[in-house]
Amino acid sequence: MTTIKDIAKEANVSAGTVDRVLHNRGGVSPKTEEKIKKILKQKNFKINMIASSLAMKKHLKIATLIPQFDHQNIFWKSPYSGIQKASQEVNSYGVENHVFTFDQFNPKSYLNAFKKLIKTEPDAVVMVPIFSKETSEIIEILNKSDIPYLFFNVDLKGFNKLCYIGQKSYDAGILAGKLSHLCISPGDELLVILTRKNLYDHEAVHERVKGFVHYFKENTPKTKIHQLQFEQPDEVETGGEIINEFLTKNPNIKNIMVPSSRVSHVCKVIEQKKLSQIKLVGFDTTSQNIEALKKGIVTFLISQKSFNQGYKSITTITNYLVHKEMPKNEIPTPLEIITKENFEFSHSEERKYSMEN
Amino acid sequence: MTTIKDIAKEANVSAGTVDRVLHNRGGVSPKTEEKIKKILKQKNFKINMIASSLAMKKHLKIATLIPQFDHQNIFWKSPYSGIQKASQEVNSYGVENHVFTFDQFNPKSYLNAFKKLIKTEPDAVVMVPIFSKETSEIIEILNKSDIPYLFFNVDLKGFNKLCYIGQKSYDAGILAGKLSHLCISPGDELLVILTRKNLYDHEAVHERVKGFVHYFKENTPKTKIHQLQFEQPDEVETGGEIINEFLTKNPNIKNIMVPSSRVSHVCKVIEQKKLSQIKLVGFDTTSQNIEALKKGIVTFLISQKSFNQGYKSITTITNYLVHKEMPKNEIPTPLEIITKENFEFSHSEERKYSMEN
DNA sequence: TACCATTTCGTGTGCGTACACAATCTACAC
DNA sequence: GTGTAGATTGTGTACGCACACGAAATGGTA
Repeated sequence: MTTIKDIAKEANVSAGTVDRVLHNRGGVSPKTEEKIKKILKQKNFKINMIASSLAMKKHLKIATLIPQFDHQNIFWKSPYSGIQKASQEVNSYGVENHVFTFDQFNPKSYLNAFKKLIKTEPDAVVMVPIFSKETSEIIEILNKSDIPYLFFNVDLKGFNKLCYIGQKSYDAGILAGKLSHLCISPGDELLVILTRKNLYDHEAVHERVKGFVHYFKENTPKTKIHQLQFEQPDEVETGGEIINEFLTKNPNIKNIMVPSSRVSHVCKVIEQKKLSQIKLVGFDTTSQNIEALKKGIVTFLISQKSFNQGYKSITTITNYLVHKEMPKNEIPTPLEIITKENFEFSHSEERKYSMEN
Repeated sequence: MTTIKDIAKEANVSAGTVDRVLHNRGGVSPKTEEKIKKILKQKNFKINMIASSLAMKKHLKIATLIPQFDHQNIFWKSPYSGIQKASQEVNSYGVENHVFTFDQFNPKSYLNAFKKLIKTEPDAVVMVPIFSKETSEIIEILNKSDIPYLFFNVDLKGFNKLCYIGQKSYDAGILAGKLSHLCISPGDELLVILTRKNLYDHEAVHERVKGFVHYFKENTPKTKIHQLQFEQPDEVETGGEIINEFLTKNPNIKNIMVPSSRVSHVCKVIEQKKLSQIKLVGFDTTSQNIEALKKGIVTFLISQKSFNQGYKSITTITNYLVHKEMPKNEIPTPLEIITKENFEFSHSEERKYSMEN
């Protein structure tokens, strides 16, 4: 393993000079720079990240802004775990992360959490920009203080974010279309259930539906796609009759696609005998959804690996801060297909981490 | 961030003493040990891995024994890439890895490669134990020299390996069953094509078929499953007629499952019009298979993320060597379902790495 | 008390890099 | 030839930890 010292000796200069050309810090004569660069290449020198980050020791602070989770809205637990795991790992690099949470249905809570966050004077921010108007305010403040930030899970266009880490919703919808398509026979009909409206994830949900519809338009244009829409977050819980009536009226519906993470809520209110002849496709591997999958009620879940999203957000911004590594503007996370037969192999890392804590 | 020094100051001892209790190195009076341990817990002290590994600098050597890849057998390219990536990363930890390859169809080549390998006196070995008899010889030598080793991708029972990293073939077969099941209608028949026999991967292939058959026995016992078997590695290439004839004789076959990574070879020899009404399920995301997926010829591929297998093998054994971290005896890799609609989001890391090199 | 064997502990150095600061060197003006 | 600014390069220290070596403390014995 070649070190900076080795290079320096070879080039008859000091380690400092080698360091200067390694980091393009200037102040080196063209001659020696050339010479050093040649030796660098020849010996295939790679900076020792370990020693490098130890020497840096900038003591950086990251702040994270994400929705709270509880038993009703358990989705955000998974990214939170990923964030925690990454936070622990980057701690060795002298980076510490603080998480601030807010109520995903309350814009004010979003702003308040941010106010607390900004008081800690972070060097970078990782956030889920749920409310678009309030996000504008937030970004303005960040821009003024020159604090870099990245979005994850939810994307919002028109900001100079470092990058977006998350699912491509439209493509996810197409995939849902493919899977639903495989579940049905010619002549069968489909139902899309939108569990609520005008909420933060409207954009993603909307895109998924668009992709879904597009898939069928391209492949089997004759397939009929029904839609049921609920206005309030909890309406699905109470409005089982509506769904059941609808299914009775449209007996050809053989597949239901729920473009949010609430497919388990939907299947809870559908009558047993109806359920048995309908296949369900949903999103996200919340524990409730996994339960439904295990029981065979849900056939497919499309996972966006939200644990990884959280994890990757932290590591990405850390690499940017510590090693000036510019991320791609968009980092799409995999569209993972989860079934009863493979779910247990899919989230082992996440489970392992949850158990440890 | 609390350091050893902080702890030492708090306990009125020197850093050396703290270090001693941290590593159970003995030579510390019970009293001070107790005191230090208390402060350690209270301050939630975590060793800084960065500094730790920098200070260790043990200069360890890993050796890897895997099959070669070429255009005919491209499967092994992917684990090789994963191994290369991990090797680069652990290099900072003072660990270097050397790869030795052999002809996967030639036991002698396997032994020869190992002989070369063992001459380099490695501190640990990562290997794919393809030939069972020869592996016994190899392991005996390793045991004598007290060299730890792990298997990946192919498992062999009865050895005191550190761990096995790879797919659970039986479960993969069950999943293949589920996917095939979704592709067909009641009354349709299935065909399993075994592209060769008595070769190294026989065990895995066999298990996959067993899982596949089991799935249908459990779910739709009436479904008829045909099998076609070829004896020689390349026989499929030439024996298209046999398959086509078989399909003509059994027009109810609507799904073909190929339990090896050679589904693309199979679909190359099937007549176009037959192909159009048959859905194919295969294994592994070789570039040829991905091609067939893109064209819509293959419906599902089950990926074992062999890139990750290679990557994880190296990092696992490194953690064992450097940090004495004992791995679980079995690390199953995910059963990833790949379709035309999601393949591009699935192997981004691997692609990124291939491009860089 | 003097002496020695052990136990217990502190000190110093090195790992590979980053960076501030000091030292040297160059070119040019006088 | 001398002086000086500016360019170029060398040196020292810190990062947090591991480990070797030797110093101090302890305890037991004569």
